Amino acid sequence: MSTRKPTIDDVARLSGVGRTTVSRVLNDGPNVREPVRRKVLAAVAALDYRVNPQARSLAGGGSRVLALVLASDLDAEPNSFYASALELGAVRECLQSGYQLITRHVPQDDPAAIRQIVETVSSQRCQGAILTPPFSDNAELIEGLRARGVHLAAISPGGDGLRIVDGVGIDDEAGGHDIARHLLNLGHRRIGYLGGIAGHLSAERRLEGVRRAMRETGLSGETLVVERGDFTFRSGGLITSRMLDRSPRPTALICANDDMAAGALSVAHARGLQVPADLSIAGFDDTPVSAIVWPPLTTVHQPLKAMGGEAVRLVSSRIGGAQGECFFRTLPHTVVVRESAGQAQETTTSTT
Amino acid sequence: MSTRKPTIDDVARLSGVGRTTVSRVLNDGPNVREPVRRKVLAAVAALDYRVNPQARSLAGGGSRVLALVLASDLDAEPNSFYASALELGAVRECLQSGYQLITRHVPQDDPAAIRQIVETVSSQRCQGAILTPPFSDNAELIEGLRARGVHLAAISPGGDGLRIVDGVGIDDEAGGHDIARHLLNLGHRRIGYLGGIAGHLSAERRLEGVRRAMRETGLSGETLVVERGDFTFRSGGLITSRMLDRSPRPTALICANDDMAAGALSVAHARGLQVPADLSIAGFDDTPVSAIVWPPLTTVHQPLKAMGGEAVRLVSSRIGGAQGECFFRTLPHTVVVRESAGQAQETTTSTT
DNA sequence: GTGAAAGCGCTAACAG
DNA sequence: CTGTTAGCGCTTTCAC
Repeated sequence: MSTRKPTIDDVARLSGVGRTTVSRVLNDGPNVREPVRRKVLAAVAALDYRVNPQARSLAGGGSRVLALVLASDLDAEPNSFYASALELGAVRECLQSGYQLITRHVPQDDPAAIRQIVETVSSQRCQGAILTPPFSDNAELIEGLRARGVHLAAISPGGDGLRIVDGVGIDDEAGGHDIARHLLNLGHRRIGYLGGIAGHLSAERRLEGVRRAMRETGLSGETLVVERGDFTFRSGGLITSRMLDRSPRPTALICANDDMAAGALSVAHARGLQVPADLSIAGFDDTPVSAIVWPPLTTVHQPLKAMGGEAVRLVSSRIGGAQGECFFRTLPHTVVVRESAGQAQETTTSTT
Repeated sequence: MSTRKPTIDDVARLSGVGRTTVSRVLNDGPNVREPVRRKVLAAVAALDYRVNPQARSLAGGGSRVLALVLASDLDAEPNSFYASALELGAVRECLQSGYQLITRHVPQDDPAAIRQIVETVSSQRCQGAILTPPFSDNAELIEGLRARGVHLAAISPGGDGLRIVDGVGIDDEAGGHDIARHLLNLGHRRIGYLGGIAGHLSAERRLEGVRRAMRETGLSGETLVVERGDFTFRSGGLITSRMLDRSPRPTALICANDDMAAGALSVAHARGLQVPADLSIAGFDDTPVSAIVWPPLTTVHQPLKAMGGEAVRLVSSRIGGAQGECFFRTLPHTVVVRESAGQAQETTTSTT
């Protein structure tokens, strides 16, 4: 049934041109006259020909394989929606540009992770890799990969100044600021911040934004309580418990991602608190989690799919030979107002 | 910096044997004496040599690329945790067995989807593909792929008798039966079933199991209300609204997956119903969603990661030349009791 | 047991 | 503008 697949030589023969010309047409090369190009394309269609990616790669065209490196605690499957959205965006773009995407989930706390990533990426002959937090800021990893000739792009790298990879993401500082301002405008004055692990620079920037909003409102740092977790539902719950044990307790919680916010919500429910009447909770990311929980989360939308797609475009352009300094492409974010954050109870309504 | 990667010839030279011998060692071929094998392995280690997968594949060793075909409404990202768990399981197994996994998300309702899948899989020269519902039961797709020489495995194919692909999954009929029995034991008598799309055979089997449990309890079909959705949070909510508008309304809802159960939960909350006091809700799959919502869902656990891994093993064994009829590997499921389902209110407590 | 030779299908110089 | 000539790094016959 499945007769041998047509090769480039079959196409060449059928269209009566040389093999090289076919190759040129296939790769949008220059120096092909329109009629010839058309003839070749016709033959390609007639034979239902597809290039053999392995052969192309062997011959020097590059493997056209990209790797997406995702942090995950494997069995905990944290933040699966975040990863999925990124992956979906990346995979779609890959499809368009003819790349193959392989996804690697790596435990973020595993000390051997770095070596493991470099290992896979290079043994698969990946031409490029997309790093996600917290790997986006891992200099060792970045250099290891670079040394092996792998082109890189990072999702939400921290980067205050020194850009060591091309990156894409939102303005995290502004995102943090905006969500905090939203809460402040609702009259909240004692706010708890549920952060992520310390190495996660973009989440740190969110916190800086929150702090700025507090300052702008004339509030001292004391009214902001900060605790760090690890972005999981579980840690969101844990931290919330501690926050609620304080007195006076915060009237609003800003979480570094939606999963932690969901954890916060659960603990609130378990304690019989009404959200948002007794406690306001805000998330970050606007993953489907924020719509699935009750009440739906007020959160900051990150265009994750667009970020994944853009990351592919960035590496692809470097693979294509683009030169120049590393840069960061900022995509827009928005505060999505749902029902988990409301007017502060005991405080007089806010400034502005 | 990055000097040329060592090739098989470098290894051959260093170990003082022929290229063929090295290849034999690398592929566990026969006819290599132990001391020679050891020498070769030493050289491999010394040079930090890795086979070039593209070259191997060109030469005839097979591409060692597997595709995982996932249904998704793309922008809706339904059931992302389900897909992630499967992918994670598959990807881990691939890593062990040296396969490369590429993931394809395809809109399940797109009429062109089938062609699109066949297209990608064959143009990437995948040796095998793993199908997930509802593609697991798509005869056209299965045949199309087979015709191109692609080996297959399916996650939760429907299969009442005719097995056209190797499959792995739980006993869905029993799963449906068990969760229904749990609810019946809690005293529920009017039960609503929120099903998935009709073509999703494994979900249909769940429903059959529910029906059997009802019959065993001596209940007529009338006390079971069935409506179909599409496995999304949104459709779970929609159906729940309609179910709650009936009178008398069901006291318990069994959902075909956790996402729909989360949707049901939201509607219940929005209507001011207490769960489980006023309404019991059960999910299916035991994805992280079930722990994230409030109250956490009583659901049926499917070993999704194990299923993904097993699917890879199944295709891989077929690629390896395994013959024999298609079969289905049943993995164990369990009812996970959490807090979304409780004692029925108005009914007298049940028959054992 | 082991090695030499012949490609797999393609791209990349290099000539015309 | 187009074709010819070499390989890319590996697996496979097929001899030895």
